Amino acid sequence: MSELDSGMSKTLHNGLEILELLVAQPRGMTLTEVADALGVHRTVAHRLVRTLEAHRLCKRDRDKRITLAAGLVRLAEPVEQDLRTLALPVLEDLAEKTKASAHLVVRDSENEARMLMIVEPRMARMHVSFRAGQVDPVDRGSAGLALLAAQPPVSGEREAVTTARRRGFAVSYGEVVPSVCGVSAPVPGREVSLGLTLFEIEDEDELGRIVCEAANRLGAQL
Amino acid sequence: MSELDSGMSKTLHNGLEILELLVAQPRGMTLTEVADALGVHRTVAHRLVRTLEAHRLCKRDRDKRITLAAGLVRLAEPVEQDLRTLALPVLEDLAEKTKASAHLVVRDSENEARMLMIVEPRMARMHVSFRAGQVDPVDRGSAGLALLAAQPPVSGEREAVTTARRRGFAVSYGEVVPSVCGVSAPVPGREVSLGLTLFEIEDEDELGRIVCEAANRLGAQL
DNA sequence: CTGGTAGTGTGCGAATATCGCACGCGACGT
DNA sequence: ACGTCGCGTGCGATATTCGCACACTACCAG
Repeated sequence: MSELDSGMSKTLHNGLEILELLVAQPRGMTLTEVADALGVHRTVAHRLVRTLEAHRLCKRDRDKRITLAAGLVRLAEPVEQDLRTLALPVLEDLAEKTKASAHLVVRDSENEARMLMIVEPRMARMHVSFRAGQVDPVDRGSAGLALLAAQPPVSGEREAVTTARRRGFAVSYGEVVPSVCGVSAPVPGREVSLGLTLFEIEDEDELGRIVCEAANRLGAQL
Repeated sequence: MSELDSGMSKTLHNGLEILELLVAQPRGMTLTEVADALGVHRTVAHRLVRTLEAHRLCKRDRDKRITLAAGLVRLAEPVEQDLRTLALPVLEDLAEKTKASAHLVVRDSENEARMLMIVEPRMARMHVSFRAGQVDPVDRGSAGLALLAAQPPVSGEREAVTTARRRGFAVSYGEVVPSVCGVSAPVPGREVSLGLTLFEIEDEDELGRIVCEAANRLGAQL
């Protein structure tokens, strides 16, 4: 991402790069830090930040520190909003029933999957908590494996994908984060998967059945 | 927003303008439509879109139609995330208790307020549903009025603001959308307000008390 | 099959927006 | 008072963007 392909706008690229930098810095950055990180002169960063600020995508607090601003929620809201609207009750039901975090994942590129939304259980004693927006390799973690399993077999694919295609759901142990497991199933027709994240899987088939049922219920509404 | 102030980067501005255009077009836009809307040549729009695409902020489906993409959720996620994390249980409780939609609103600029998050009741027979990210004038609607009421009196302010300052919460009837009402209270110390949106207010003082209690509970955690 | 329309993608010279230096400003700490 | 650090603004040089011209694909009609 830090490299700019040919045919790309350098200025726009730099501006967006600022936003991505700020994602990793919840406490904000100073203007000079931004300039240094981009490898441009401070005045350039200054102009870019002013532009982002005018669009309410970043803001500057009293200490002139730069942070992401609320305009971004307006931009993010329409993203797959039909899908998310339909998925919400399904995920809530799933999380409630299993006392685990339920996630909806989309294919983001050739080899990446992105967490689109996450619903955490309300009454669990303890559950895995994480944030939407993250990207992971498609061939790591149950959610990505489920995406691959929904597609025709590819020679050289991981055995886990083949297994998942046969069973109808994917299971992974500690592939993304150590000692955190996942169970996911593909949602028919949409390059989307749906699943659970939890500490321990007691009965794979039981959970797989529940997840598949949820995925099919969502798929039926598309 | 469509005007570019001095000291702004034209290229970055145009790129961001594309994103804002797409917010209003959930079905996507064609490249020529984008170019025409921006008043630039198609090749310019082409390069901008390619750049946005590389950052996963927009994508092009089979028909080459351009829509917002999932990269935006990664950017939006860190926005006020501490505030949102703390507010979520409070809003859920509020929505559940009153069977109405609960919202969290931040001061976005001098004269605008923005919906940061919305929690809808789970078991209500009917409720008002709307989406986060919207901006409204601060002096319209209970949420904005609550923001103003939290600040020192200004000569010439609406009487509703003065009233809200005295009562500790703001009430509005049909100011944003006809026949939709609101009750909101300022959250101490943060230029944030919290409230309810509903069809009809039975007992202003009763709801006001509940909303204030929630706002203070949230304020205590900051 | 042919011709027409509509939309997209790519070189390349010309023009313009960006770049970055230099300077001035305010805040803070010694 | 002085030095340091970070921010904001003109302004000329230059690299970047701009937009024309051309080629390509898909679709539709005759």
